[in-house]
This record gives sequence, structure tokens and C-alpha cells, in this order.
Amino acid sequence: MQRTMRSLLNQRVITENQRNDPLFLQSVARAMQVLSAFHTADGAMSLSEIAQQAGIDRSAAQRIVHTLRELGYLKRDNENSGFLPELRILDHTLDYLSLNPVIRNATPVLLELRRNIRERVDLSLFDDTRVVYAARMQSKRETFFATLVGHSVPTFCSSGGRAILSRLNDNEVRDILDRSDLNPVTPRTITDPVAILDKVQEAREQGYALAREEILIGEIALGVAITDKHDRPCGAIHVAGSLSDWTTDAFRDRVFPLASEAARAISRF
Amino acid sequence: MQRTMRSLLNQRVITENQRNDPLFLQSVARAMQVLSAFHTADGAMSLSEIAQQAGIDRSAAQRIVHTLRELGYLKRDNENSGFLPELRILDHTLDYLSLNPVIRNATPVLLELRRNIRERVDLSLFDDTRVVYAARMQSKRETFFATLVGHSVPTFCSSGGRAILSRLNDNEVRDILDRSDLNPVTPRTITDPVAILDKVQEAREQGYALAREEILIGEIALGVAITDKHDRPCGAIHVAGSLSDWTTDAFRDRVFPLASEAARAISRF
DNA sequence: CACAAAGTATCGCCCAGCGATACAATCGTA
DNA sequence: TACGATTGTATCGCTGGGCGATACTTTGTG
Repeated sequence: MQRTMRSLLNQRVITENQRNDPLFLQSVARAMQVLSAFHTADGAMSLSEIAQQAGIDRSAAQRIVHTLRELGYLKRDNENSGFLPELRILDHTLDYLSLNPVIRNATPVLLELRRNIRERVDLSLFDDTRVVYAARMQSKRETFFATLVGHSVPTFCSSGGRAILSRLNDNEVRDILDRSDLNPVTPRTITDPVAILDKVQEAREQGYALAREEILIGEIALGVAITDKHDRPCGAIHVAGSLSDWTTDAFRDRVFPLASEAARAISRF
Repeated sequence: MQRTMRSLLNQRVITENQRNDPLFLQSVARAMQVLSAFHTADGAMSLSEIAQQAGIDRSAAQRIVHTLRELGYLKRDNENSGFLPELRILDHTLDYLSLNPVIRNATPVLLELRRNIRERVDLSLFDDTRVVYAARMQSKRETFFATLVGHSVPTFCSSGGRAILSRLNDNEVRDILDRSDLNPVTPRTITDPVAILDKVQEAREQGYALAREEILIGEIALGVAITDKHDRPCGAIHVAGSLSDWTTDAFRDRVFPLASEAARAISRF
């Protein structure tokens, strides 16, 4: 179910503009669409599935898969039939992570923050209707998905996401909410746009955003936005704790001062 | 200097075989080479630099960059001039990480392991002359690079790498060593092939590999191999501690039983 | 066994994209 | 301020790379 959310977005089809743009290489786009086909998968994919997902025919899919395989981005699944992403992908991951100035500067600060709070600390980057985790410092108990770089959660209902929204103006916020799928992630997720705007306004005044069980039952999270040198939000720090360990007030009182100091240390890069 | 090591490999040029292979799409390969150009970078890259690294001319580079930018894989660096990898890359990272069966099964086990040992625990995947970190559970003190997914270290001098080698036969090991750049990472790195083979043999007998200060001064690491269902090594668990906290013997005695049990729990997937 | 579906390969035709070229903008330097 | 160098962007005609159709092999299923 973590994946069905993703399948809703990333339906990157070649648009009419692009088709008429002499600088836009369609074959490259098709190759990336093949790689992106796996966004919707939860196991190996056959050629036909890839072709369908990527919106190309089997023939083209086969040639692209062949190439991508030769280059080390895909491999056959030895167990079942079909194809899977392969290790070479991670090369680009490292390039991105280590060249991104926010991540560069954030990492030591986040480690320090986690050392003090002893709860999970995440760095997320703002990607329109979603925020994408780019660095994750685990605590004691974690789930599989809570450790994966690249995992994303909706902006509108995550603590960091709402902290980011609080640094945008009302029109921008409304625009993002309009384009978001306001589906609840848990029964406690706030999906009413008016209520969300209230929460965002609250975050504006307080300098942080709180989310109780909106992403994961039993979890409370506090988010603080990170801004670039033009004072635009580009990401957020998330601190997540268990409701069995913390009351809302205690969590806020403990986490906010430290997290906000950390965010200040990272911002403006 | 973490990057110069990488620049030695990944010089993936289009080979003669590939040029004659009707199924091999050169434009796709060129696009991936553009993305790979950043392996050697430590900041934004200009078109000319990208073109040079990717082995194509400025014109082609420009068109590919334009396309990749349109697709969200690259962006202009607003501060300096030039281009940088962009967030969309991480989508594929998540696909790889969450579809890889080894990582899927390893994550909870590794978290448990780190909870017990309270030192850094890494999962690496075997990639010929290198091992690539795919999951990282930090401890207290860490450096920037010690937290990044996708970072890789040489097989021949890392604890996990040598644990992997110990599951291969001598010919395979020699082959890998032959193709490795046996450059020391630290002054303590063992680079003599004979000495490495000794170490590998030792690992065969003991079931684990130790590396003292071969990757990072002041650090001791113990590696245990993970095998697939055909009993071939596909990765390793690394546990790393500080020499200011541990003697070699104490580290081995404490870590080996737990790490080896963890490896057994993960293997055969 | 037949049948379906998956993976692989070949081939001719045609248009996507290569290479050349040019232009605006931004520099560092004289 | 003028100059050359460099960077990012765009255009265009020719041509060979890759699309789509087709077919072959292999594997799994009723």
C-alpha cells in the first residue's frame, strides 16, 4: 500500500509540447519511463507489464530493457521471470546525495540532533505535493519503509510537509492542496482543506508543525522547515516519536527547541 | 578523495560490440553517460565538462541535458553556473531498494543487530571489485559519507568485501584482485595480493573477516557474507566500531556471534 | 498435449536526433 | 569600456539509428 500512493503520481507521459520540442529526445524519455515503470511494481515485471506501464509497445520495451540491462540498470529476476532494477541505479543516488548542498550540510547536524533526542530524525526534500526522505537517522524501533531513502509522504499531512507549506503564501499552499490527492493515509489523517490551512497557519505562528498519527498510527512527528538563501522552503527536518513514550506537550517541549536550532544551522545554503 | 576512487571505474564507454548490437540503443546509453558524468564531479558541472566526461560533443550534451532537465533528473545550479542531479533520481533509488529481496529481508534483522551491538551496522551489496552500501544504520559518531546509501568501498580491503571473497573460489578471488586498483585507502590498507589472499583464507576458516583501519583510521570492522539460494555471496553485513572503545579481541568476541546469526537469518533469499 | 505468454532476435523504412552553426548572456582581463 | 573566452540556448538539413511488425524459442499451465 506504500506503493499504490506512488503510482498515482509519476505518470510522466510525453506531452504534446515535448513532442514538438526539437531539444527533447524522446528515446531518452522512453528509457526513463521504462525505469519509472517499476514505481508501480511490487516485484519483478515482465516485458508486457513494463511496456504497458511505460506506454510503449513490447518491441520498444524489449530493446530499451536490453540496453538498460547491458548498462547495469536492470537485470532478470532469477527466481521468478521478469526484470528488476539493478545496482547501478545507486551510483546516481550517491551523486545526487553527495552533491546536494542541503544534505551535505544537514548530515552532521541531524546526527547531533538524533544523539540528543534519541528518536528518529529524517531530512526530507520538498517535491511539490510530496516530500521525499533523503537522509534517515533511525532510532530503536523502525519499520522497513522508515529506513529507505527515496520514500516519500504527502506534503499535506506530514509534519515536515506542513512546516514547508507554512513558509509559502496562501495561494501557493492552496495550489498544492488542489493538486494533491487528499486521501487519508491513516484514519487520523486530516484531509479537510480548511482544517489543513488552519494547521498551516498554526505552523506559521509557532515555527513548527505537529502531526499526530497522520502517517503512522502511534506516531507523533514534529517538522521544521529548511529554507534556501532566498528564504524559500526546500525541505524539512522531521523528528518522530512514539505516543507510548511521549505526550504531545512533552514531545513538543523537548523536540522543538533542538529541531529549530538544527534547522537554523542548515538553512540558507 | 572519496570521489576520485570512483572516477577510476564507471568509465562506461560504448563498446564495439554494443555499437553493432541492433538491440542496443545508443541514445539511451548516451543519456545514462550524461547522468554518470557526475560520478567524477564534486560540484555543479558545465555543459562542456559533462560533454567531455560523457565522451560526447557539447551539442549532444546540451540536448540530453535539456531532456533530462525536463524530466526532473537534472537542474541548473542557481548559485553557481552549471547543472546538478535533481530529486527525481531518488524515485529509482526507492524502486531498487524496496524491490531488492536481500534488502527487504535484511532491514529488520540489521536494526535488531544494531540495537544489540550499538555500533554502526551496514548492509553492502557485492559489485565485483567494489561493495556498495545499500542500507546504513548509524550509531553515535559518524561522518558524512558513512551515512550515504550508494557509497562504495573496494572489495579487497573492506571487511565485508573480504568476507564475500572468502565465499568464492581462489580463481574468482584472484580474478577480482587482478581487476582491482590495489591502491591503499589509508596507510594501513593491505594491498599485497598475497597478504590479501591470506586474509581471505583466514576468513574462510573463521566465517568472518576483520579489517583494522583499512578504510578509516581508528575504525575496526567485522564483515560476514550473505549468500543467495545458490550459496553464492551477494552481499555482506558490516559492523564498525571505534578502536578507542574496543580491542580487536573484544570486538570480535562481541560482534561475531550476533553478526553471523544475522547473516544466517538473511541468507538464502 | 496444445496453448498462452515471456523473452529474444531480425529487418526495412522513415523520421528522430546528430553535428554544425549561430546567438545571447555572463564572465574575467587588459 | 572593449575584448575574448565561456556558458547556456536554439535552429536546421541530412542521414543512420531506432520504430513497428514479424517471427522464433522457451517456459509454464490447463
